[in-house]
Amino acid sequence: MTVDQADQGGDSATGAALVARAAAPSSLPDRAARIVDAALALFADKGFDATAIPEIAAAAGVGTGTIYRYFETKDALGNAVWQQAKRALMEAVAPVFLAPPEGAPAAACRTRFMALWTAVLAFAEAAPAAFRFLEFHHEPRFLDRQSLRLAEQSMAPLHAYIAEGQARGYLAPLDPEVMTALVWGALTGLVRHAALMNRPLDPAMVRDSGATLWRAVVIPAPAATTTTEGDAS
Amino acid sequence: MTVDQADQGGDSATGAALVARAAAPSSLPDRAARIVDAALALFADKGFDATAIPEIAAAAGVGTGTIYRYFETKDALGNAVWQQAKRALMEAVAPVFLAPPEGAPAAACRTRFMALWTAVLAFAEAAPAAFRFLEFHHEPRFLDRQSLRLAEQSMAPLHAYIAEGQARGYLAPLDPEVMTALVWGALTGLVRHAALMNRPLDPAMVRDSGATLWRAVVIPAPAATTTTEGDAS
DNA sequence: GTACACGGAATGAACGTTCATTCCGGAAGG
DNA sequence: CCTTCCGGAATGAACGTTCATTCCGTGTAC
Repeated sequence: MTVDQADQGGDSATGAALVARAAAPSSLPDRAARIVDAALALFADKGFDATAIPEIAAAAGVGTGTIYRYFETKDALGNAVWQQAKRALMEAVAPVFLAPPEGAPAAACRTRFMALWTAVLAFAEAAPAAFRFLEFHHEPRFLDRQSLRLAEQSMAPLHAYIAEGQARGYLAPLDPEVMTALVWGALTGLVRHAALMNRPLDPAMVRDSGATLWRAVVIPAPAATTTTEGDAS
Repeated sequence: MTVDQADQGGDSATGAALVARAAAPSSLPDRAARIVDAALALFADKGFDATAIPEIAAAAGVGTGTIYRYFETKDALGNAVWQQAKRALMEAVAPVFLAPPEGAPAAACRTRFMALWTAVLAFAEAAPAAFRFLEFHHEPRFLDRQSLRLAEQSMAPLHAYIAEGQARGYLAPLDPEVMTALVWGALTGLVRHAALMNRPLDPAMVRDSGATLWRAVVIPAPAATTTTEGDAS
């Protein structure tokens, strides 16, 4: 459903529509940014539907109408906020997959997993509103095509990592998407639990929980050996 | 806010307020039940805030005002729906913890874990709206004290299971609440992924993913070398 | 057996509120 | 001047909730 109204290249429509003009002489500490930040905080706290536009305007220190100079509609603002949060998360995680996997490949595979685990949890602590908003609205009804594409892209490196680890025989041979769903779900559950206790994430707990989930994804009996028991199924 | 209006024993206020009267001679297949069912479907599909009361009434085949004969307010209806869904989930899971753990205790521990995994996923497939609503609104702002108490109760058997498994040295010594958060999060992630692909949950995948997460929670090295994996099913 | 009147459940139009969105008077800059 | 942008009151739609009214099953009188 709603699969029509295709086309539309890539940039103008969705997010901050008219923003940059570029020339703005001196001030203008990007009102758009202030609006997005304020909206993020409120969306994360109360949810998208329960947040009123005038409320966002007040929090951003601008007039109600000003918001509509930068965002065509509330949904557009929602997408801009969602995309900024998602991109921030992707940037926080990206180094994990860019860094050269030094050391023995099997060890590097584990190192990468732990780095991913740590990076996501660090992000969740550094930008709790962003993480909470992304999880709170894991599949929000207002996401446009561009946001959905971004959502797919954000998972790509993870899938690639898992697929490679499986190809080399380091990771258990579960459907990569299922594996991702398990790991990401566990991560989310952990953050939610930490938020509920609202205490900062204990580094030891981060390490222990990461090690715990690593035991799930790593191949059980080291290496292939005989594969006698096989995987059944 | 809204932390006052304390007191109030346990029954009348929150849920279906006036419903039963008992005598209703012939028809009356519990309009309240029809309302709750319709509301559940809509809440699960579009979320609580995005669902209008007249919409629920139409879906339930009753007049708008009728809803207010059974539920004092929209929030009260939300709580009734949430509690019904939660109770259904608890009932679906309860047998796992009631059944006598036959066999060697180490094996029984694993059997229980797999039974839990399977039961939750079976529930998610049998009552997708209920599961989706519970996860969609994992910490909804409208939950009252009674609902929150129910939420705690629902996790109690799981914590107990983990604590006991750890005490006997079968399960990894992670904080039981953290362990629960990881497992439940993974479960949720899996269901969300399955819903996204909307295909029924492949039993083989249920088994494999359960086995995958079992490797996370079980104690890594030592344990009872004997009896090994002797599972059942 | 029929007629009638009673009472509570059901109804949906109507109410006041709140929301997303628009509009216009005026401030700021050249 | 003219242009550009801002603010916040104005607007119409939609919401949750209410209430005067309708409807129907039952009990009573005859």
